[in-house]
Amino acid sequence: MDYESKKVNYLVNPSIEELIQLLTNGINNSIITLFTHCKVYYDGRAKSELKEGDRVILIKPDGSFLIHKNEKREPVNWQPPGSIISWEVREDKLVLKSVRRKPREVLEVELLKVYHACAFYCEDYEELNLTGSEAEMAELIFKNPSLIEEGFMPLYREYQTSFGFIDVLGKDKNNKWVVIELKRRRAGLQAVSQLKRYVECLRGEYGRKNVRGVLVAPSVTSGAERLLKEEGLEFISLKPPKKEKSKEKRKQTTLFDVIK
Amino acid sequence: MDYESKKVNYLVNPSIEELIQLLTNGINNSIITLFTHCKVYYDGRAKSELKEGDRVILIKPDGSFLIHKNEKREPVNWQPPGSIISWEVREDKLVLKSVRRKPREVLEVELLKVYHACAFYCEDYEELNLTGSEAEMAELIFKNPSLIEEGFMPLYREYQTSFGFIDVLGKDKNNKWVVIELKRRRAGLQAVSQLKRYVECLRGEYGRKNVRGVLVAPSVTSGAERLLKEEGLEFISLKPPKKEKSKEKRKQTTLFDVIK
DNA sequence: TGCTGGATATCGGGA
DNA sequence: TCCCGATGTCCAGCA
Repeated sequence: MDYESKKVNYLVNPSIEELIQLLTNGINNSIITLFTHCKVYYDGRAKSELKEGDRVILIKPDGSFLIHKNEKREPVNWQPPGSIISWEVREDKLVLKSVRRKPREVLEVELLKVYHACAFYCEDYEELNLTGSEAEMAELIFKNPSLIEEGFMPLYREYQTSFGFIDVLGKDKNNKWVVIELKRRRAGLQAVSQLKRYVECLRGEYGRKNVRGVLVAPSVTSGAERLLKEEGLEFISLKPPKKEKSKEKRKQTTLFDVIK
Repeated sequence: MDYESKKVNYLVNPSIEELIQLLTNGINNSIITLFTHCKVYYDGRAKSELKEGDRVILIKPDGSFLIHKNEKREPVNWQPPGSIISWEVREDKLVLKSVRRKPREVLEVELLKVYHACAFYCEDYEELNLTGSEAEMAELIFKNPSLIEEGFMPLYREYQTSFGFIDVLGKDKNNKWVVIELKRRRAGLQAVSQLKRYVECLRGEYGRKNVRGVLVAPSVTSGAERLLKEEGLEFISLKPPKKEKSKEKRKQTTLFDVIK
């Protein structure tokens, strides 16, 4: 097999020796994909066992190790980037091991059968360009403070308190402090608790009457709304903005542009 | 290609027609894996663009759609289970689309080049067997209440209040309510805020002096410790237990058993 | 379906 | 390194 020049090297029903050769050549520079019948053991922060079945295994050059079942978005077992992979032959079967140092976690995969194996020399120089984040909500508020209310003046971003960082801290037209907690999606009880923690922190310093707390999100859950009212906190509806990015690159209208 | 009998069907540098045949035959019963050079567009809860590069695409029978770069555990773009896939040819390139209904989200992948494509008929009848969860900490406490303190009596599990569910609610030897918030790992500010929310809820009903709040976790962060003290809440150190499961199935000692 | 909180969460940023 | 909170979080359980 010509490991030097091809984008993808693959093996069909490989022997252990062939598999080891593929792994040895590809592990640090390629995404390895195995279509296998296997068993999986994990021990670390938790501990798990998965009896035999067909799964797809992905091993990335950065040490990421994913084992996927035939359903769900999440891998059934995994190791994060930085894990160290190794293998050994045990009872005529190849066993893959991936070890994470801190916290110490070990993943073992017993390969009962490998139907197909690929090494993909995966070159990628582009980063994801994403818009619609909470950070962009904060930018929007600083550019357009009246979205909160007339006379609002944003002063700090990520303002540090003893008990965490306030997303946006400012003053209203009456010179009262306004603590703003941002959520890019429907906000729940947790968001209100977080806001309350910051508000209490500032009220301890400046007095109860001089500090307002405002939750800013597209909407709130019923429970969150009750807790806000109970605590004398406020809510303002605002959706995260989606910037137009590199529009000129799009060559024609797609389904994509039709979404409201 | 014999789609009926093989575990894995694959194509090397396939034509669009071959790819469509593979997708048509495999989409509802196999995990499809594509090794591609592609561009990705997403619009939904947020919006993103990923310019061209090599990636691995996994499409599962349940509609899960994952696009993986050569690093990180997380897919760079994805759709969750239940999404509907379709494809079209646009400017001599195959374009995959995956649509989620609620919330409405659209993913588009422009396949500039497919190096290798696989359809894996993935049969799996086993579920993950995991131990060391927070739920098992609760079980442990109910079985052995003295782990909290002498005379502690656990009464409710997931006790519902107006503002969320209390992990464990019980009484101490002096007949005071004890609200327990469990964390399977080192607990931070959020855990304390959560505990505080429940404690305040019960104190409103039974009086301040009659309700204690206890955070139970392997350890706490420095900030969490300060907030606990400030609020008159307590901490007890406890690690999630790891059950012994199906030990008899293990045939010999592995590296695995050596981990402390 | 909405609400709530766990997760082997992962990930990035800041001190 | 620890700490902290966002995430297109995903996901299960329950009302």
